[in-house]
Amino acid sequence: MSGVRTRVAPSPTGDPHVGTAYVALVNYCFAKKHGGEFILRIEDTDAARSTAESERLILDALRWCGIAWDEGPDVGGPHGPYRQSERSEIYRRYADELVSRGQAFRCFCSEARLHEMRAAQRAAAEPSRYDGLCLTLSPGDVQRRISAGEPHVIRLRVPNEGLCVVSDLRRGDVEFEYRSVDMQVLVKSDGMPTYHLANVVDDHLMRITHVFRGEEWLSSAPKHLLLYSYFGWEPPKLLHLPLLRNPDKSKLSKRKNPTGILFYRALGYLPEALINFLALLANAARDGEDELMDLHAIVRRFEVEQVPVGGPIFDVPKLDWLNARYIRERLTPEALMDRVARWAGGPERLNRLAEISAPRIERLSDLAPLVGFLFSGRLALMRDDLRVAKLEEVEVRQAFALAIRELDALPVWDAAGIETVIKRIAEALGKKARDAARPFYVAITGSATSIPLFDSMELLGRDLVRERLRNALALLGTPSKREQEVWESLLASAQVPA
RNA sequence: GGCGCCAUCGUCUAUCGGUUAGGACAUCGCCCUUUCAAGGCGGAAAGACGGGUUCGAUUCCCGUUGGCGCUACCA
Repeated sequence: MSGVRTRVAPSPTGDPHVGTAYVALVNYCFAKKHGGEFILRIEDTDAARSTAESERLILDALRWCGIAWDEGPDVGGPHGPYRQSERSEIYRRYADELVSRGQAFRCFCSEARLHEMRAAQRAAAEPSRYDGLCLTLSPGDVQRRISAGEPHVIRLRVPNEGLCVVSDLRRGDVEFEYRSVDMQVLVKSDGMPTYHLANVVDDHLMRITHVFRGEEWLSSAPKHLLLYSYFGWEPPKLLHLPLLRNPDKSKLSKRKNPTGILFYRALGYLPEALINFLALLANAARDGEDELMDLHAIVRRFEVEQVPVGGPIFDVPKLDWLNARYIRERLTPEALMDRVARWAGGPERLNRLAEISAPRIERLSDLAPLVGFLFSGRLALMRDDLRVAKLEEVEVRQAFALAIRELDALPVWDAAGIETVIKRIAEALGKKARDAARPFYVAITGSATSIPLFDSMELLGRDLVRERLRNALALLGTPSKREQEVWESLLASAQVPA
């Protein structure tokens, strides 16, 4: 097989996810195994949620994993640009082409009408699907409304009957009735394409031959196949990978578990171990085969036919075992200390740490106890440690619960942003910032007296902070759904300081 | 609610109609050992349920149940 080209297409809307690394790894392995190319494309068509910071982190994280791409936004390539927000003109052209052929149409329906329509369909036990109202508009009507500046979207025209067969490399032929396939929006009212249009156009233009993506895309595959046929293009081979799961079998989510690649890096997992672990979830070891293997071996032994279809649980104890083996079997003492040094942070982080710590220590030996929490995993906290003056236990729980949520929404992770969040929460609780911050010191640093909180949190990193707050909260009792809702409305109604 | 995917030890999985259902992590016991790890040896641990097909089903088919995903002008 030659000319193989695969891609991973993350959306820069948050912290790099281990699932992204998993999907990237499978695509990478297949391409490399067949002497092909692996492409990285940024799917940032959601202007509201995409951030440059997130894109940077994702590239960093994948690079840290040891996965290298042949073409991408940072390295360029013959089929660029590799950032969808920079390809708007291309999508517009193809969308127009579809509209002119009647394979897509302009839709002026209001959100309210669509909502009502869906509610009615659900009540009637019918599939949720655009009813085609705007399909009945005359060309003149459409022209008039566009001229009048009415906002509208472009939707994919989907047949009302017939069967769509999606051939999946592992699942075989999966059948969908067209009447259950929605007439998806292809171009939003802001002119940006949706994933559905952009990924099809890009995969074609970028000569992608195989698409290995998460299972969440299986049900929209018919729309994509329809687009390929409207354009007269040959679709790539499809394989829908299982979604990684939490130990409770639900889709791996950061609400329940650490999902960030950066979290595992911050905790001191080696990239080789993480990748090795994910590789085992894609292609399990055969009887008698050593499960410890480097990326070369992973690529060499990779078989698409062996990729599982059931969602595997991200089993941290197994990752721990692999990581331990790398530490003791693959690293010399020198190499280990070198890793530790690099893990502890570059000069920037260390200098900042020195600056903050210097005024607070009398002897060099005071340093380790003071900043040890920055280099630790889970803190050994007791419920009583979190008892503070001026705050009832329920208030502490509220503060933690709200902080976990609000901190996740912070676009940039720095002390200033964190400070805003904590102060806003203090206000919502009707407390002084100083009092409200106290339990956070304990949860984050393990002690009520420590280096400044906001800097500590920045230095610790978002993933570790989330994990510590979650642990502290669990110690006091994870809030019920009801509590969470009430508390969140409390925050929403509070005054927001500038 | 609708549509789709999935179903072997606690977890990841092997088995491609006939096996004492194999391996790995975790767990338990023993050995080694100044402690703790590591290491060695051993144990416990699985085919969701009900129908078919077949001489024979974990394996093929159907149903039930369960889990998961999608059901957005998010990806």
